[in-house]
Order: sequence, then structure tokens, then C-alpha cells
Amino acid sequence: MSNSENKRQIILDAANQLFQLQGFDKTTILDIAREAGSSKATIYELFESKERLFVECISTAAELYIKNSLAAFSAPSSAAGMTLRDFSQGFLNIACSAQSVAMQRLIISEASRSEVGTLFFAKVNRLLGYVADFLAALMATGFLRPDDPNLAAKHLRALLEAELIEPLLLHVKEGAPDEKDVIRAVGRAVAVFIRAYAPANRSSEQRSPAK
Amino acid sequence: MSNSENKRQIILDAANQLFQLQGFDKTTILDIAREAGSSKATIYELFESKERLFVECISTAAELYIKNSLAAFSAPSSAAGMTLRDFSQGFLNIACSAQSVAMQRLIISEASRSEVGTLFFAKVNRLLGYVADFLAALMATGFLRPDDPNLAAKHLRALLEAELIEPLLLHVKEGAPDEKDVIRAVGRAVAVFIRAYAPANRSSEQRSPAK
DNA sequence: AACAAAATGTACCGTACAGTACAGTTTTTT
DNA sequence: AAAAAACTGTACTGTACGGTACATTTTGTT
Repeated sequence: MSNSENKRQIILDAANQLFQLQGFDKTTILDIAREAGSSKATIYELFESKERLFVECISTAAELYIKNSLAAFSAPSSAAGMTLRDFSQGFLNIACSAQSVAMQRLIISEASRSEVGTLFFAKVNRLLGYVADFLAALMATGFLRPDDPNLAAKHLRALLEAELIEPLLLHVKEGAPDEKDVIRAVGRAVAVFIRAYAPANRSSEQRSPAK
Repeated sequence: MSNSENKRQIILDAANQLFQLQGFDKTTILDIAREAGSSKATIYELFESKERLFVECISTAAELYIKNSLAAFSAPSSAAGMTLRDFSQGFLNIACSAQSVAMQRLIISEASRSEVGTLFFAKVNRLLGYVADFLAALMATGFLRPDDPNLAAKHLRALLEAELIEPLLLHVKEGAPDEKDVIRAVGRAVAVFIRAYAPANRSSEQRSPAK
């Protein structure tokens, strides 16, 4: 029933949960063992050290974060019905989730001690690369003015995160915001982004690219 | 020579430096005592606990962060020669400094355990309030389109931080970026901001408000 | 049922640190 | 110079945890 691969996954899940809930230092190996219904000895059998276990947790969580954010790009109606809003909505929803916020806090906390910072940075850049490609396409169709798509991607992300992320990261608000609030923030951010990157002659009132 | 107030300040400075360098957990009271040329006993004479000492450090650092960011607003040529760029330049320079980055990392790290998150959030909101007032004035003069100035302030800040902050926070890059790079990032962010918040009829090529 | 492999619980080692107590030393005040 | 105050170094308490070793139990296989 519970072969070695299962145990490993169970321990990873437990560790992930506890790290996100309590941070790296305050989570002990014994905590993880108990949560996983396992033992210290088994954890050290399957993982080299607490640090390696941690890195593996973060790596998995970060990969999930990126993959979920990219979901909009691999939707069936990819080329046609894809809009800026679809991606933005999906991205901000993911970014505001309790999981993602906890992960980001963890990564920032341990960045100076661990390799997780570099690891996450690389994954985020991959994500931004995809966004840049998408924006470049919009520039090619004339929906957006021609400009550096990589810069535009960073600006879009920044605008999306402008309203909701900080209070979560600073633990002023707990739990993901209402879906309604996310949608509204996305609307405001995307509107500003489109105005900023609109072609020179048109400054607003254009919603859908290549519909 | 060294009265009680001096000792207190010396200890605060030492603690501040070590907290920023090593984080809360890895900095011991003995470290701080040694760095301050003092002793554990004296620290516990002057401060209630390690946590209180920490909060006082962060509070001071955060206050300085805000005050420095606001420097542009209290410049002598305030009403007249003040431009969006002046503030933006000053703000991003501060925000990219090793001090500020370390402080932000510390705050995020300890936000779930300590009151520093709420404390910092309040101070940032105060800063954003001033920025919003300034932007409201620009809207009144017609340099910017009328819109929610508080939202505009958040968007401006987000755009300013879009390029340079994350690699610092994630410890991918160390030390403040070149002044030149900061200036360039400010230029790009401000240009995008102005386009986004430009009045409906004009979309670019307008640089100075109320010159 | 018998054997092998995996997993568990416990005890242990070394280390580390917040906070306290205090005796002795230095500095300041009178 | 004497008295008071501030400061220091050290030792101690209590606690905690990463990692290892191992004897015992559970699980899976033939």
C-alpha cells in the first residue's frame, strides 16, 4: 500500500504545509514526522537534510505557481479568444492565494541563506518570458504599441500586484481576497496597462485583441 | 561621556545592523552586546525583550524610509519645480538601497509573528497618501486625467518597483544597482505612468506640470 | 509461516540561545 | 574621596532542535 514513493510524497506534503504555516525555523523535523504519520528516522532516510527537504518543497510549490499562472496560455481557444484579461485574472487569483503568499514569504525569508531565491527568480523569469511573447503578439497585431515586450510584461505584473499583494505579504490581511475584489483590481490594472501601451492614436475604449 | 541615552542608541544601532545583516533568529543578544561594546545585562536593563528591541529597530528604519522617500515633497521649490520624476527618482533610490531592501526582507520574514508588518503597512499608507495628494494636484491642473489618486499612487509605486526590487529581495543581486540603472528604470516607469494617466486627448510628449 | 525490507520510537550527542542572577568593576555624582 | 549609579562578565537555568544510532515493530513478499 504505502511504498517508498508514497511515503516520500506524504512527507513532502506535510513539510510543505508546515513550512508555509510556520516558516522554516519554527518547523521541526519532528513536527513534520508527526504530521506525516512518519518518523524522524524515515525522513532522514528519504531526505539528506532539513534544507534539502525545504528546497524540494519550495521548488514544487514554485513550479505549481508558474504552471497555474500559465494555464490561460494553454487553454483550448488559445490563439483566438485569448485576452489580456484572461491571463491577468488567472495570474492575480493564483498570486493572491494563501498558498502563493505563504510561499513568497518563505522564499523571501530564506533567500539570503538558501538557493530558493535564485530558483524562484528563474521560474518567474520563465513566466514573464511567456507573457512577453504574448504581449509581443499583441504589439504585432497593432492592439498595443510596439515597445519592449519584456519591460511591458514586468509593468503588467507590477500593476496587477499593485493593490492586493502587499497587505497579504505583510500579514495585515489574511486569506485570499474576495473573487469580486480580485476581478475589480484586475480591471483597473489592465485598463491602466492598455492605456499606457495603447497605440499612439487611440488612447482608450478598445477591449479585445483579434476577436 | 556615555550616559544611558547614548548606550541605548548605540545598542539600537548595533541591533539594527545585525538584524539587517543576519535576520532576527540568527542574531543573538550576545552578538548585539558585543557589537555595541556592551553586555547582555545592560541590554535587558534597557529593553524588555529581544522582540521589543527588534520592533524598535524596524520602527526607526521604516520611519527613515518614509521620511527619505518624502524628501522631494518638502524641498524648497515644492509647489513650483516639483515634478513626478523628482519624487520617483528619490523614492526608487531609497527603495533600492541595501538598508531598505534588508528592512523589507526582515519585515516580510517576521510579519506573521510580529507586529512589524502592520506597523510598516501603516507607514507606507501614509507615504502613499502624500503621493496621492500630489497626484490629485496634477489632476487638478490637467496634467493628468481625473481619476482615483490613491489608486494612481499605488500604480505609480508598482511601476517604479517593477524592474529592480525583486532581484534584490530574492537575493539574486546584491547591493544597490547603479544610479544610472535606477534613473533609466524611473524614466521608463514614469513614462508609462504618464501615458496611462494622461488626459484623454493627449497621449504623450508632455513632461512638466505647471512649469 | 518464514524471511526480508521498510518504518517506527526512543534515547542520545552536541550545540545553541533567551532570559536571570549576581558579584565585581567602572563611571558619575555629591 | 566617598557614595551612588551604571555597567560588565560570567555562570546558570530551562529549553529546544538537527542529526545519528539502534533495537523493536510493522509491512510486504515468496
